[in-house]
Amino acid sequence: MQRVTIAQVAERAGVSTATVSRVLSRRGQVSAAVERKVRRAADDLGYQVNVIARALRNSRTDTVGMVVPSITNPFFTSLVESVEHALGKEGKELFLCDARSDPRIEARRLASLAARNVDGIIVSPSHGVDSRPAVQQTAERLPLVQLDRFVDDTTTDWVGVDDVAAMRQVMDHLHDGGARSAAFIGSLMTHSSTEQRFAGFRRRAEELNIEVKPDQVLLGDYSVEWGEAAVARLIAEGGLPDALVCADDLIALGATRACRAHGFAVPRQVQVTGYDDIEFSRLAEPALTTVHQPRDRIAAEAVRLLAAASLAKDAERGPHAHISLVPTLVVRDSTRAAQAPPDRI
Amino acid sequence: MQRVTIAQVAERAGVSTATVSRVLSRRGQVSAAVERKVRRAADDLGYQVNVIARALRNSRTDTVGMVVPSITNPFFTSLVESVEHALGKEGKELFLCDARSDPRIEARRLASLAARNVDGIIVSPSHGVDSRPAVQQTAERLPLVQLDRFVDDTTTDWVGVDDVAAMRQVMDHLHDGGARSAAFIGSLMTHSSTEQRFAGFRRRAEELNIEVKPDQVLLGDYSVEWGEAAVARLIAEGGLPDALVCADDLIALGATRACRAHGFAVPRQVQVTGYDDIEFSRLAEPALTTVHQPRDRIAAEAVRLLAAASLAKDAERGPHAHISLVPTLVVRDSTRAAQAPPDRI
DNA sequence: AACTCGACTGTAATCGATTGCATTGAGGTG
DNA sequence: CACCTCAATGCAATCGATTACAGTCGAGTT
Repeated sequence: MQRVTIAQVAERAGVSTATVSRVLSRRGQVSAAVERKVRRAADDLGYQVNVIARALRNSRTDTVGMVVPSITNPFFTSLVESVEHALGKEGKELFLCDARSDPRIEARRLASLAARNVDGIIVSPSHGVDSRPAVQQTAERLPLVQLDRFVDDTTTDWVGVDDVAAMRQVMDHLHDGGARSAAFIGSLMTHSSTEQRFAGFRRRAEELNIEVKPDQVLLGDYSVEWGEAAVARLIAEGGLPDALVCADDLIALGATRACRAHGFAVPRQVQVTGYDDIEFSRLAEPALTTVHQPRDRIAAEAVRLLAAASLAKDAERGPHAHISLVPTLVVRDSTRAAQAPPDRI
Repeated sequence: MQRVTIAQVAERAGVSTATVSRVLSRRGQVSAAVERKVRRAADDLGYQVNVIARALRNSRTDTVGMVVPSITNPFFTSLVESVEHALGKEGKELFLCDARSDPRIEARRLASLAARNVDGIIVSPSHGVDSRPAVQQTAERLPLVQLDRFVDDTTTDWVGVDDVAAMRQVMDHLHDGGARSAAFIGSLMTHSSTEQRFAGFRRRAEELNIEVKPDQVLLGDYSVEWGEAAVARLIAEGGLPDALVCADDLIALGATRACRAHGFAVPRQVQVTGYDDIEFSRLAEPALTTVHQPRDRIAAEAVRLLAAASLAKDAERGPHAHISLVPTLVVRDSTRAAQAPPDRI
């Protein structure tokens, strides 16, 4: 495998390896005649650089590593896709790892990426606390950007959305639809996303005077199954509130399904909202009202930050950027259209 | 970045780099005392092997490359997950690439993986014909296994399911539910999956005397949108048959949705089947009857073949294996339960 | 006592591409 | 004509880990 080396090209072209390298990486001066000879030889032999050797010499791999909690979560999948496209434009490639929501596996992946000399790492940490040591340590060695989720007390770059602003929109919309009580179904508070979204939820609920019973804040994980289980529990323990605010679409999909299974009409009797706007939220019955994250924008910012950090080198790592983009509410059929608005003079 | 090298560990431990290497890679004999010193020094310094350097020397990277047509297709996502787990057991990592269903991008990815000295490649080709040159060429350089889809006239290993057997089950089930006519909605015939599934569909339809109008075989792509569009076209051009057999779940999800949108009850008026058993097929309304692919098994076989091929080296590449596993029909609510069976003496 | 054997350890070559430095030679200048 | 400049090119070191080969040393043999 990988038989043709620069030395063989050099021999065939009758020049030194240095010259071949100069031609192929367009660095340094080479006469037109020699350049033609070299290119010809390279083509004839089907030469291809050995990225490994180049990486060893340059300590640059033109590869970025990405670690996500779960590759089967459609939100992360499409985020990955966006990142890949953004990187493609810079001629970089993506090395993708799945942490299976386990901080230990995550730590191993991060170490492995670092050992592979990736130029930078994009990570959405699995856990707000337990992921911290590995993330912090990795960030000390190479450029690192956190995406969507982040670890506590972090000092790295971060790109995501303004969850609080998003929840404000969600709550206002539910309120317009007549909701006067609501439950929150999320994953654990150790996920920054759930934590932030819950904070936004709680604050706006208070402002709008929407009732939130303490035992109607249910925390599990980001999965359809948990959405179903949470609703079953709510029903068993005293019934559903006017609205179910879910921390992501998977949960909301499960919740909606469970509501219907138990004979509650959505959105007539219970309104349900999700978060992320994954493709299937559109297909559910009823189609899910949710928060759309500007994935391409998020990805582009992350790639930009990474590039900037690579240039700055270890030298003067400037202050770290926290970029939060404003997401938009996508109203579909799992919530009610605005009621006749209250009198306004 | 990556500051600590084996030389520094050697110096600190007062031995040669060779000894350090021997300790750390557990090869060769080293006295217990020296081993302890070396490990201590390595720990103190936080040494981590430079995988790049090792790869250059060994021309082994313990990394496998995988190329899929689309990372946002849930079927491929879960296949990727299965492959990752299977590789993890062998201490190998996965380098994932998205070909965006474009054979040219696919070719570039394959070349890039080869240049990175991956130990092997798992690919699900985007196109039955156009993907062929790149796949073939790559297979000549290193171990390669095709998964699920394959290119024409291929001489590489392949692992997938027996589409014909699966379609037989599907058609029998639809027939039991009373279907006497059916349409087929797939992607292009240049995708081996659609081609095989269609072949199985057509053969069993004939045997069961299920009518298939020539203009009711619709080919587009693997997407929800295409499923919706195809049904719209069927309705516009003369109405729906008794059953819609879709080449994958995304299409089936779209088809179901379109049926309902146009006022056709599923499964009462039209039965719909999918293929792949992605997670959301369970959540659709009605839950989708589909074909479950044994993903873990497929992944495990692929990894096994790759390992075997690596051992055989270029020497005597034995004959290539085509492993087809038998999938199982998952009956849910988008098809009808069996009618009273016809008299059987 | 001389020799063999094997366990340990070190020296240096190697993987393939890149690049600082040296060299060559053509063209220009006084 | 001696001397200088600069583009073009080659030589050889380098990135970091691995490993063939060789050397050392103590124990066991004869």
